[in-house]
Amino acid sequence: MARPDIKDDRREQILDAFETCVARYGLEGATLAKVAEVAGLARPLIRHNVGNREDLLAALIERFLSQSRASMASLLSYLPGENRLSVLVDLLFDPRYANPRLVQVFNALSAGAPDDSELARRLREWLEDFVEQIENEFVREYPHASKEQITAAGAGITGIYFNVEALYPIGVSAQFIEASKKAALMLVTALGKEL
Amino acid sequence: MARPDIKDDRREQILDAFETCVARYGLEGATLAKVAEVAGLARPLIRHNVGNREDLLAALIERFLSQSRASMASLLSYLPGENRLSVLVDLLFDPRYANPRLVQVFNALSAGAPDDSELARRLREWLEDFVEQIENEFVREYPHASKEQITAAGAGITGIYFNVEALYPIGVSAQFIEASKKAALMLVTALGKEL
DNA sequence: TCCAAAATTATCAAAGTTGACAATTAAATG
DNA sequence: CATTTAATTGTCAACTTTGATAATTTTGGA
Repeated sequence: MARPDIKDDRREQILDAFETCVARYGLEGATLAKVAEVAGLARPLIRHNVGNREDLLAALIERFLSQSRASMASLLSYLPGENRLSVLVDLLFDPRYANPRLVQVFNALSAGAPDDSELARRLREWLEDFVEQIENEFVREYPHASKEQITAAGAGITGIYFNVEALYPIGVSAQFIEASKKAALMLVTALGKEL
Repeated sequence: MARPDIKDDRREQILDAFETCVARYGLEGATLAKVAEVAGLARPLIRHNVGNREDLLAALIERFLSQSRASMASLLSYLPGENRLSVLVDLLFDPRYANPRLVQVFNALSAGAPDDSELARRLREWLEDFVEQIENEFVREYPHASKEQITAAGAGITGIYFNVEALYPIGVSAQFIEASKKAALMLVTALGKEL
């Protein structure tokens, strides 16, 4: 006997806008007015649905961590039984599936990490998880490769991938993306040749 | 017959502080009050020595581009006659010579690039220059490698390096840096083996 | 239709940020 | 030691951002 409760939807809508603003203007540059404008809502609705600035940031961090973990898991679930690594590289570097906001939000949060040790810890943990999933794929495909090679290849592909996503805002060329993808594949084949 | 003119020194001092703040708080988050505090100066001195916010940003961009180009040139000048690539990788990934502010400022400027096509163009150009210098080293050491392999290795090492620098604020582990360096070396040796 | 619960809007004070300029102080030189 | 030039400090108004709360409107169900 009341008006329908849409707080959950509104909340997502607002956090989407906040993410966009953080990616574009940085943590401190993402004002509530801009967030409201991007979300297409009046500013007081932010407060009504999520809370004050502090609440908003906490919600963003939680959502970012869980959402990006879920999207990585879903990506891995699409890999076939064979040639998983080359398919993974194909997907990671395919501009159609690019999700630059993810790495940009990560970078924006990272910038503030020196002043927030708890945030720093969680971001390190997130990064470790990401790298570990890639390493697992290497272990699965090249079970005889040394641990040293596995961690090197994991860190390498992660770095090349993050860098490409971080460069999207400047309009990085398709050639550079293609070259980055080739480099990632070179790391994959390098491990194959060591057998 | 006057008080000594120290504008040039003050200017550098202020731009240093601005760079630090941009790296830490983003472009929009770097307020003049924070810059003044980091520089250890009163806020009006920013205006006196550099100008208003717009002037400050323009000066930062100019200085960033020229300074980083110079530091890359100086780095290359230290390379020996032989084994230049492995020494280059050693230097790029040596935590003692790390300069995370560079990549962080680059990322902060990048974030705003979608709204400033001229800035975007200049950042792309800067990136191309950087990658090209690395490619030149590959050409010098592996003259018979294909162009495709050269560009892949150049993009790969650049990406791995930028990523490591970008991760410093979260306190990335020495192991990850070491693994990244190994990945960069894998790209170098991969080209050697294709001969 | 009328009520209750929730969304939405209006509005305000407090704090922070920027731009600008006047007033003051400091130092080198004749 | 006086003069001149530049650094430094003080101060203000305009604007932006945030936090908070009261008032209003909307919607579904009794």
